[in-house]
Order: sequence, then structure tokens, then C-alpha cells
Amino acid sequence: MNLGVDAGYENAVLRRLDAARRLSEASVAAIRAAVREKILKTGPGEDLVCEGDRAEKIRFLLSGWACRYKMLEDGRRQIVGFILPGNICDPFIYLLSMTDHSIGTLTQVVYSELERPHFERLVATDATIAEALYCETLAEVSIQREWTINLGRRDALERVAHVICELFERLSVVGLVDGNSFAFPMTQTDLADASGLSTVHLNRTLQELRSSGLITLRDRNLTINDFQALSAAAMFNPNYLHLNRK
Amino acid sequence: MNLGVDAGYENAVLRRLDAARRLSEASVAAIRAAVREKILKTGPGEDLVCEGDRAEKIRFLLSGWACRYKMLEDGRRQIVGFILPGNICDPFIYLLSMTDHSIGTLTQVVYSELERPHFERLVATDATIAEALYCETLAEVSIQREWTINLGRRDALERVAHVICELFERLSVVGLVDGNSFAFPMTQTDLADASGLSTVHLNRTLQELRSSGLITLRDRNLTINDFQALSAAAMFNPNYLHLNRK
DNA sequence: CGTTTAGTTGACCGTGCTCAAGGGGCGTGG
DNA sequence: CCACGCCCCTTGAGCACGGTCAACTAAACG
Repeated sequence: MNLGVDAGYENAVLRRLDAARRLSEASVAAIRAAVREKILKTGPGEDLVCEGDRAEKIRFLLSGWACRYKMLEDGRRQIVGFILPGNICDPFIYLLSMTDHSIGTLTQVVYSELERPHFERLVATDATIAEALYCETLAEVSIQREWTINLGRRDALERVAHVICELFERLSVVGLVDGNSFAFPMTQTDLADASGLSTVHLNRTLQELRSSGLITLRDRNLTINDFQALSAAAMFNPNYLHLNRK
Repeated sequence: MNLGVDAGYENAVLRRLDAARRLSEASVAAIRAAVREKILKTGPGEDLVCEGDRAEKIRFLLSGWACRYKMLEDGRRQIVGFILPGNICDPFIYLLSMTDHSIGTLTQVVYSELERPHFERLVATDATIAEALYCETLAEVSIQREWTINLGRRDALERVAHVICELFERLSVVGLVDGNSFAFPMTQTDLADASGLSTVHLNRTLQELRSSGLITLRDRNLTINDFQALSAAAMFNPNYLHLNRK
């Protein structure tokens, strides 16, 4: 794949899909056209999808961060995953009757929205595209399994370190990492809800990570000072992200 | 779908897929034939798949219980999901390079194994089959998300109650529930690893569920005495299982 | 300049873990 | 037939990780 001079918001999507399956020039053009059809923008803290909505549209995240989350009746919130630039939200989701969770923005977000017929037309253009989309879903299950073990069997420090390692790897693929640093726009409340911790304990855990020199977090910018050490502390193994082409 | 007189191990699979998409007679016949191609049997405590294996075969669980699990380096185990009769393990998984978790049997298990070409032929017979298989994957992500919130934001009693409610609903679909009772072949160690608890604390939690009259667990048989109350205690909402046809 | 939001700190407490020991059922071998 | 070992379950005691409540600071914003 060659992104060429025709750079735009959709490049993150192309990089993600091309990481799953080698895309032909024709496929790249088809994806570009589909993504450009309807581009939307939202502020931070908005819901793109609410639990219980009918599942209809496919969304491509072009810039900014979003998250999937669920709430319990009594207000407890769990962020169950991050949606980063290049991610495609729920290919083929219209096969189910309704959504089982919500999607909220963590920052200002630019995304593309495809209605079902549009999406189906895109899928039909090329078998590689369909396969790359299926890979996106398979990787998503895999990530979700890793989150399950993260919350079930890792302690606070390991959990937070693991979340950070995952973000680093996923952002790398789409070129959003600068050396060992990347923009980290989340609040501590968000990170706590992703780690299954209280904000108070998350704060202390972050301080532990900082004071041990593993990370530097300042002005919404996170630097991993020693990725090896952080990985080891988190028992992080990037295989579950399935970022490599088969 | 009419299962007819041609009853066999594959009926659980047919019931599951038919719950996702209405299957034609031809589709039913094609699935039956595919499943019967290669049927295998294993004892309890065996691994069908090991983390790191190449992903090649698609498996249909016909009878018995299995689980997906991951281990941390230091031996901590987390069961990240159950595989019950009628479940299909990872349709299209061969699109990825390797498996990210292991699959182990909890009981004696009968399953069918399809090589990639066989599986692809089955998928090609009918668009409904492909859609039903995709639904299986989409439901799996959804279940995995619910497990994430279960471990991240529910306390011990709620977690265990939730796992039990899920098993009840999933077993119902394939006709493995008798009134409010079902065979419950897991050990407490398994259930602890699924709930993210220690065996000691799981044991005490189970006793709490028993003494409060919510469940009866005896001789590997579990009875839910008051499903409404158990649901409420778990904050269980079956939507995430996507058991209903669209 | 007042209000809101994010981050930080202290004190206390409770859920759930660890370690350790013991009981019951069952299969195996002497 | 009994002895032994193994697996699964159960119970007790002590402790620690992480939660809760509350107060305070700093930055951002109108």
C-alpha cells in the first residue's frame, strides 16, 4: 500500500486495514471514497452510540479517542475498550438487533459514518477488504479477552501498566507515537474506569509508576521511559493485538 | 427449522445457528453433513488449543463443556469464557496468524473439527450460514465485554450470580436446562478462575448464595430457586447474549 | 472573580487474599 | 477388604490491597 500524496483523515483507517491484509490500489481507492462519503465531528464527552440503540451504522474513527463502556444500574461505569484512530466500529453489527453497550468520545472526534448499503457495497468490492474487516472483529474479541484477564487476575499496578502498553502499541501502528511519547488525552477518571479501579487508587498507582521512573505523564502527554521494564511489570505480550499481517 | 427425526450430536449447533438466522432445509442439511465429517472425543482437563498455536481448524462443540483461558507467567489463570454445546469456536480464525489464548475441556467433550477448506465450502453454500456464523462472533465479543464489566465493577456475590445467570440462559437455548436446574460439572476452582476470585473466597460466596436460598448446588447439579432474585442480585440483563433472532 | 473540573492527599475501613489445616469421597493397589 | 493418595470442598485466622469519604489545591473558564 502506498498512501501517496492523497493524504487525509482516512489514512489511519488504511494503515490499520493494510496491517491486517495487503490492500490493492483499487481497494485503497474504494475505502477512501467510502470513508469520505459522510464525515462527522463531535466534541468530547458525547455518546456516538447508546446501549439499546438499534444497530445500523458502521463508523470509522478518523481522529481523536473514544471508548466503549457499560454502566451498572447503580452508576458504576466500566470502560471495556478504547477506540483509536483507524479503528472501525463493529463491522456487520446490523446483523444483531441492538447494541449491548455505549460508545462515548473521550476527546473531540472526527469519524465517518456508513449506512448499511454503503458498507455492504464496500465489502463487496474486494475479498481482501472483507477479510481485513473480519480481522478487525477477530482482533477485537482477542483484545476483549485480554482485558478480561487484566481485570480478573492482575493487580492495580500491573493493570495500569498493561493499559498503557496496549495504547502505545496500538497508537504506533497508526503513527501517533513520537519516539516513546504520545498524546494522552484521558482523565484519571477515564483511566480508572478502564482499569477497574477507584480514581483515588488509580491516582496513587500512577504516582507509583511515575516515581519508579517507568513513565512520565505531564500535560496530557505520556512518555514511556523504559518500555521493556513497563512490559515486564505488566506481563504484556503484544500478540493478542494481532497487529502483524498473517 | 425442523430438526426432524434425524437427531444427532449436531442438533445443538443447529439450534444455536437457527437462533441467530432462520435456516433453510438445505442449510440445515449442509451443516449436518459438515459437522458429521470428523467427530472427535476428549476427556476432561485436556487442551483443544494452546495459546500460540497456529490457527487453522474450526471446531463445533457438540456435547460437554469447555472454556477459553489465559495464564499469566506466574501461574495465575483466568477463564475468559465458556464454550457450551452448540458453540462454534472461532469462525474464520485462520485469518489471524496464531491463537492468543487456550481452550481447555472442563468435562468429557464431543466436538467436530473442520479444516479451513471444508469450512469455507460450508460458508459458501448459503449467505444465511455466513451471517449466522458472523452473529456467533459478534455475540462472542459482546459476551466478552460483559465479562469485562463483571470483573471490573461487580463484587464477588454479583459476579458469581452473573456467571450462573449467563450459563442458565445459554444452556436454555440448546435445551440443556430442566425446569430451573441444569448439570453443573465445573469444580469450584474453575468457577473461581472464571469469576476472578480465589477458591477460598469463591467457596464462601457460593455458600452465601446457597444460604440466602437463591441457588441449590448439590451433586454437580445447580438449581436456581428464584431467577428473578438472582438476576436482580447480579444486575443481569440477557440482551448481551444476543440469543434472539433479529 | 467565582465556579467547575481534574488531580492529590490523609485517614479509616472492608472485601477478598493468603496460608494452613482438616474432612469426605473415590479410585487404586496391596 | 482395607490403606493410601488424590482431588475437591470447607473452615479459621490474619492481613493487605484497594475502596470510601472528605478536604484541599491548581488550573481552566466564563
